[in-house]
Amino acid sequence: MDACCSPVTGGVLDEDAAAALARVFKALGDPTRVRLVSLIAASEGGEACICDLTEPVGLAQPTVSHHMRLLAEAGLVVREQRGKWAYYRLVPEALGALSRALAPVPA
Amino acid sequence: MDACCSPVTGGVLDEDAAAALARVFKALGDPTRVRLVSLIAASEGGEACICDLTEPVGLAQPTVSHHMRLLAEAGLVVREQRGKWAYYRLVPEALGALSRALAPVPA
DNA sequence: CGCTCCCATCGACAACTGTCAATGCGAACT
DNA sequence: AGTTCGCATTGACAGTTGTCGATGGGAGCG
Repeated sequence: MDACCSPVTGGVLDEDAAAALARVFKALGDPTRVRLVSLIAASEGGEACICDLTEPVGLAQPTVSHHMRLLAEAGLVVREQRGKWAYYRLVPEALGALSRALAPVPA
Repeated sequence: MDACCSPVTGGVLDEDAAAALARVFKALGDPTRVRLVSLIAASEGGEACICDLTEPVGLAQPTVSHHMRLLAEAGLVVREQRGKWAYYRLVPEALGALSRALAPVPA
């Protein structure tokens, strides 16, 4: 289990573990970014480029690019440059680890 | 399934669902608040008053009170006034719902 | 080469956030 | 009644965030 995902209800988290978790939660703490994640998940082939995302979220291209950077820095998404396009793909392990961190402790 | 917890990877979320999810994630997007949640979870009886929390997180009392309010507004925590003290308790359903929203879609 | 397309970075600005000291307020105890 | 204790609210301030327009830099095409 990596540092980012100590279970929240499994004992007092030290500052590092709490900071690591908060970093990822913060990345998901914006409606636009939640929307972007769901858009990528629903995209053909599980990936999308900025140009595919700009119109659905209704924001300017630099803004979308900015949000994607934050998601990538949080480890929720990976970027792959392919020719002229930059493709973004979800990192299922990151989502899953977060999910487990929130799940009730088996006791 | 309440509005706050549509699965992130289960199709494109509409603005309301995304906003509801982001609201809760934002509440967990601060290291102090993540720490507070874990402190309450680890407390005797599953509840804690502000006075129990101030010292472990190393912040002033008004600051802790402020954070607890945000957690309560996000539905992650409930407040119960008992005599002189205000006891805070986790809402396991909220944590669980969030966890499910992040879990991979069975598909 | 020159043009077009996709994307990242920069600069700017308003809005929001985390923090504290000071204050207020209700409950219990003397 | 007066005092003490636990907590919320207010006011203030620095720092961060979301957004955009403008700019720059590669990649591909004619």
